[in-house]
Amino acid sequence: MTSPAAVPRGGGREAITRAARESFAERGYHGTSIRDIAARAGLSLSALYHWHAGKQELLTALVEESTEEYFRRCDEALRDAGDDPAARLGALVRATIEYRVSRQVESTIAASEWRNLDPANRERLDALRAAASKLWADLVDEGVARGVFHCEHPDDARRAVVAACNAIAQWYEPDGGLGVPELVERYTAIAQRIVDCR
Amino acid sequence: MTSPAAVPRGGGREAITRAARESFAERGYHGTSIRDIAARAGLSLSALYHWHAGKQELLTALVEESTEEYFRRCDEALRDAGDDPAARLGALVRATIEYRVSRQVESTIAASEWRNLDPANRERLDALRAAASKLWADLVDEGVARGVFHCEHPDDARRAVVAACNAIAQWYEPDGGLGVPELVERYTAIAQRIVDCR
DNA sequence: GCGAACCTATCGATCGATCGTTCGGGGGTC
DNA sequence: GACCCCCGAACGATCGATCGATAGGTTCGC
Repeated sequence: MTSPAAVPRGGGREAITRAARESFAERGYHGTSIRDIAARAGLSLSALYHWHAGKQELLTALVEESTEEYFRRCDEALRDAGDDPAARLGALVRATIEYRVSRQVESTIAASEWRNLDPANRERLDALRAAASKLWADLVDEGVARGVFHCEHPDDARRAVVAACNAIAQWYEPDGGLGVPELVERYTAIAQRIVDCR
Repeated sequence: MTSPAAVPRGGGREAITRAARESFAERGYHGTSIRDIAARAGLSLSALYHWHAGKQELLTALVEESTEEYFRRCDEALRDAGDDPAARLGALVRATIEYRVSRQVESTIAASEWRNLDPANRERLDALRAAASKLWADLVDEGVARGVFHCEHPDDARRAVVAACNAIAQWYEPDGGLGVPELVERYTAIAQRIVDCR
């Protein structure tokens, strides 16, 4: 049997981060042992603790980085989108899908392993989550207020749009022939119908 | 301190099943120990093993029962729905929402702990899952074929509708003043807009 | 009617394995 | 020799699972 990984000297930190990401994605936080992670990285347990504070920190770093990127993408997309509610809705749909696809693994971990964060970490990141949720809510509310969206229940429309976009990460295959721009176009159309944009 | 649970003699099986459901929901499969479950049920570890084969069986029974109920609900709803695609769509939305709300905890476990089923169990239940998914797909496809639905991408529309309905379990509060019939009405309208039913 | 035998539902104690984490050391490079 | 990167060995705790024992109930022979 050939040696499994052959980590280049000094590349330990990134190898462990990647191994943690893959392991958490496959078996979940509690289903993954740090020995799984170290073995997958081709390193020893001690190397893991040389680069990281422990298992919880590995998860927190993953989720934090991913969550911050999502909020940043949303923020930028809205800043460039101008004033039209339909355009702003499309921008948020695009930001969400691009995030969910380009960070397919991390975003899924962030969603499903949220409850396994230490309370302190979770609380801090909850603020970011709430802020991102508010971007959606304000957007839909304003579209309704300005008579562009005609849905009767903005909260439910918002939740439906977000759920539809988020679910993409569960089935999308990057090499499956369906490109991201096409995906964004389809889901923008769906989102516009959900909020009843006419 | 008063004794915690006082399980009536003979009520051990149900007490353990309920405790397992609550524990799995709160901390996930791997995050829950059988000692957690037994303690919550107010019984000993031995009592748990008297009534159940083990931890995996507790999860499997939970997921299996819940998945079968979902498929049964969908099947019945479609059987009573007649021929009109819009009515059939509403029936499936109603069945999904009623299932997701009445079995809020179990259905969430079934969705999130799926990967922790033994391969044999998962494979068997996958057939049921695929069958339920096919009910949705056939329904949307037929609506499009008959010119009732006008969405350009039936698969994406189907996934959006299902995702929106399923997400309800993540935020719905049974005592929150929003009744299930009203919920069904709102999401039927959303679903009809998603498939572009005119 | 009354023990003996048996069944049911539970218990405490314990098994080997694995968990997350820590520690002391050692090879490599400057 | 100082520093960086990594290792094997070991810690106590907890894991899922199994064991033999026992208190109460039912059945049965006589």
